Amino acid sequence: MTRADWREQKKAATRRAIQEHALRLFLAKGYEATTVEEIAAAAGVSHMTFFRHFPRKEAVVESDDYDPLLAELIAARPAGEDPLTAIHRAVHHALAAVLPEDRETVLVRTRLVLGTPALRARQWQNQDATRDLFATELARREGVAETDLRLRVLAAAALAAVTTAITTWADGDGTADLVALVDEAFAALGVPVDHAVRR
Amino acid sequence: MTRADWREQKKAATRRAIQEHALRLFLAKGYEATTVEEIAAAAGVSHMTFFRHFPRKEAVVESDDYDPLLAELIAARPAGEDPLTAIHRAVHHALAAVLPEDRETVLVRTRLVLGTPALRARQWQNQDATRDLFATELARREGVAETDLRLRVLAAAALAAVTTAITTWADGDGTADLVALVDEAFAALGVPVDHAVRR
DNA sequence: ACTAACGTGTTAGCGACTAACATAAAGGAG
DNA sequence: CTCCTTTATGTTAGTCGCTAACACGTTAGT
Repeated sequence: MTRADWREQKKAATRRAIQEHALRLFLAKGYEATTVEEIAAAAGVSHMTFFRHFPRKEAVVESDDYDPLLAELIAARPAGEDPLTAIHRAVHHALAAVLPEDRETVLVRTRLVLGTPALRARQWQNQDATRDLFATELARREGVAETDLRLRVLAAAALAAVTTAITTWADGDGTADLVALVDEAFAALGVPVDHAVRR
Repeated sequence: MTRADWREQKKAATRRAIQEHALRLFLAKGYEATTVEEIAAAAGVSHMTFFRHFPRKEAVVESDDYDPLLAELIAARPAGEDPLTAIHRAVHHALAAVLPEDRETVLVRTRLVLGTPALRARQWQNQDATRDLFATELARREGVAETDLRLRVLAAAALAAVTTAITTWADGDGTADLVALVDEAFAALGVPVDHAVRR
């Protein structure tokens, strides 16, 4: 077996080309007004190649999955910590790891998603997975079944807080501090802000 | 002007026929496997007539909008009441008004929606509207702007509680008490259960 | 009775997506 | 080096949701 496969590079290059042309066209003329055929043509491939790399048109916009990172961070929280606080701190750390690098990218893509019904529908589906992940991690921490209603509600509420903060951030002019908005959102759920959390 | 318009009756009959045949077919062979053309044929109309009555295929399943009722009920809550408590009580009353009549219908349709990605996507969109309605009503009660982050988070959390309760209910064998599940869900958010609420 | 309004049908077309089959080029086995 | 398999891509044709344009007939008010 060869691991230096140059085919992988070519395939990855095609994928990147499709994605870049797609995002460029979406921002230029809108998501709905941009045809898969147009994207494929711009990237110099056929529409079948598009669908081999991205199973649906929306997939080309879906962001990288931060769920594994979040799962780790929640699992790393101290055992006795309140569920909402645990998720709050985990999100805190995740944002600290992601934002400095990807802030602008995340902002642009979030705005595109929020402004496009078809993309929002997909995002809700992804959030469902994140909510289940929150619930699963919380249940493991407390050693109860993952069907526990209390923890499922807290997981959903925590995600609602994060989502509300991000939406507020993306709806604004972009100068707001997302981390501060997340703190404020969790504070609304009764989670005290920890000013010593930055390290 | 005639108000006994018999055309309205005929139109309503066609609409009802389409809806009934659609739900029957969806339950029999699944939503995706049922074609609009099939539904139209079963109802004895053309596919265009289907789309004149229901703008999208999913619309045939979307439940009646309970938002106006909820808006009223929230507005009727006493001014000093905690936001989550206000929504909790409003939902309580709404369920008391709806469940005795439509319990079975709601259960069947909820299960269909939960098991069909395309329908879930639509439902999320409707929930977005409900969440905004919660936030707007809460903001009016407290006399603040409806962009207030704290109230938007609480509205989203409250809706998450309701949704989690309904999902748990529909996932079970149907013998569970939805009202009790809603109470439990709000209790997880720190809202005390009021045993004197039934009147 | 004439005419405007309205519910419906017909036809044609677009765009997302899939399946079947073809092709060309790279990698490995002998 | 040659044969054969693998793999990324192309071609073509089709399904399905959905829309637009236009025609037709029945009903409702003048």
